[in-house]
Amino acid sequence: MRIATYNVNSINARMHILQRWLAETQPDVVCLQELKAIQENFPEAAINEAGYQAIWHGQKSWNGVAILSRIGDIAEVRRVLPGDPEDEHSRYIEAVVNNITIGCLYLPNGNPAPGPKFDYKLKWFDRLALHAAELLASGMPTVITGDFNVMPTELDAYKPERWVNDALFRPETRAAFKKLIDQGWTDAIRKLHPDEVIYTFWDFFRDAYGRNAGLRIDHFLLSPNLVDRLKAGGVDRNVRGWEKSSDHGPVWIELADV
DNA sequence: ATGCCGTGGAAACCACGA
Repeated sequence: MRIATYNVNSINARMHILQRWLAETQPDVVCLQELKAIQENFPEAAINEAGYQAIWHGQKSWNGVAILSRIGDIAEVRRVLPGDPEDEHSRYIEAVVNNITIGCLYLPNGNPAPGPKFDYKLKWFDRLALHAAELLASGMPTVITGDFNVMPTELDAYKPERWVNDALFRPETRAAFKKLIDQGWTDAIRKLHPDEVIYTFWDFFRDAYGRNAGLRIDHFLLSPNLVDRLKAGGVDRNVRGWEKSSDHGPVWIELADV
């Protein structure tokens, strides 16, 4: 079972890329972030034509998350991260597909830091940790994936010294990610490739992709009962080089069938 | 270190992203 995550940076601006990538790689389950479309503007018909069912949570202009499946029902569990009724950003959606709980997230960027946006990011992280602990306690095989907006270690940024004061790499941010991992989650891509430089994002500016000046900020967290099923994983980095691409590349893992 | 690019939405510029 192949699960992928892709920050599309506008679903409607990216449909040609999305359709081509889905056809070429045929992931079974896909988590999308940054739809940048209201609920009614999600291109459901084109997604269906590509062979996928979908659930999504849109929002005007910003954010927005979706889960696609070509292997059967998407049983939605929630479309809001618990813990703050006043948070109206569409940044989380969760469903059970093929007996695996899939949490799809778009964690706040948090810049500029310090400031209210950074406070929101850390608060969101706290809510995620609380909910993630409940997912572990459920005993369900669980994948939490998406754009975490965190480089977990220095290996995950092309010039880490430039990022130490950035919301994606500040000590508080890395500590929050580590605290989450320490609950018992496995960073699947890093587990598979412990020492490799792997990026999932390349800025639009100054040929960042051509220079491989990237960041690893899109992640897969696996519950302990899934780790033995992890067979492979990587980044479809070539997609980032396609014309009119998102600034992120798709990331994927392959899980053994039970 | 930077928003130089890209997107959406409103307005012919600005917010936002990482």
